[in-house]
Amino acid sequence: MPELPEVETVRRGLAPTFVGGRIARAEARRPDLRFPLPERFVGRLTGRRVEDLRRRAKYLLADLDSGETLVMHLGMSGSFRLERAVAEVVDLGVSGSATPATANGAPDVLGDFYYDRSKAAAHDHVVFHFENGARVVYNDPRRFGYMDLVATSALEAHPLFADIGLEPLGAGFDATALSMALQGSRAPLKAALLDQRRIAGLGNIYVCEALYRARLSPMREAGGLKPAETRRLLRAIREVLEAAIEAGGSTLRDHRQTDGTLGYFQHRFAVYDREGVVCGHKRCGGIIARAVQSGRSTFYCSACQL
DNA sequence: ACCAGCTCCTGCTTGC
DNA sequence: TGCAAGCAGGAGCTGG
Repeated sequence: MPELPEVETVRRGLAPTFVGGRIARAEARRPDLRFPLPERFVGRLTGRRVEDLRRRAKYLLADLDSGETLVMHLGMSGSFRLERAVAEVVDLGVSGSATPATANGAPDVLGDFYYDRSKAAAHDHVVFHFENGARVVYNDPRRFGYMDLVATSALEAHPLFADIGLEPLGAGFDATALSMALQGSRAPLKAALLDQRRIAGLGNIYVCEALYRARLSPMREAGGLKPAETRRLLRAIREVLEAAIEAGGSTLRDHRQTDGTLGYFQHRFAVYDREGVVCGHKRCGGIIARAVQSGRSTFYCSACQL
């Protein structure tokens, strides 16, 4: 699900556990996600303290005290689940089982705690066991996500980041930078904004929402915006991302809570997945349409997005 | 160089 | 109700 606001929501949810925490043990339950996990993945994580948890575009970056950074991308369907160690008596109540057990039947004991396995799910691929008893589980049904370990000092030069575009909530994201990023592109605006080498962090949902908010047609030639239109787009991108973060993202589970509470921004979509609905802009009265651009759905109002 | 389309994977929704 | 096709928030790769 994750576009920038969801990844930022995840970062905020995980930060209290990650930052300053020490990974007592890590589990890789399969050798690969989208790509193979790096060599000695588990060994390089074991015993490491997490110094910081950052976000760059849609990537989560956990800086380790070993000088390496754990790079995590959630792909289309990745999510983290934060589990707290629960005392045995509580676990018994939740699981209804006399002996808390792992999926393979062996007791799952760490320190003085058992874990509530009632939330254990298929597609739990990577697990971080923290020294304080917290556990962070990475789940990803479609397995489009990936993880890598990269020397922190070499992060910028890493192929994943070498060509990455503007950070839309960063200080450098101004009208000049946006104009430069789109300059010369003959691609439709929609496609150009999805291109992570130009602007990094927007996905299909927030591109649709930002273009609606900016009253710009997704079919416009990206390099052909007038200065006032560029400024409108800039403001729209910022506003929609900030509002979404404020709402805890869209649809994505809120990892600060263990009850699966959802983000709320999906209730505020103006166009995304709203084909046929009457446009809410002033007295526009247009109908939200769906089109396909580079193989993906675009939602927009042809009456007021020009 | 740039761009559109295909592809990886699983699961949910839709339409017959 | 059942089943299969179609579609999904990402993005690397291929080929035009």
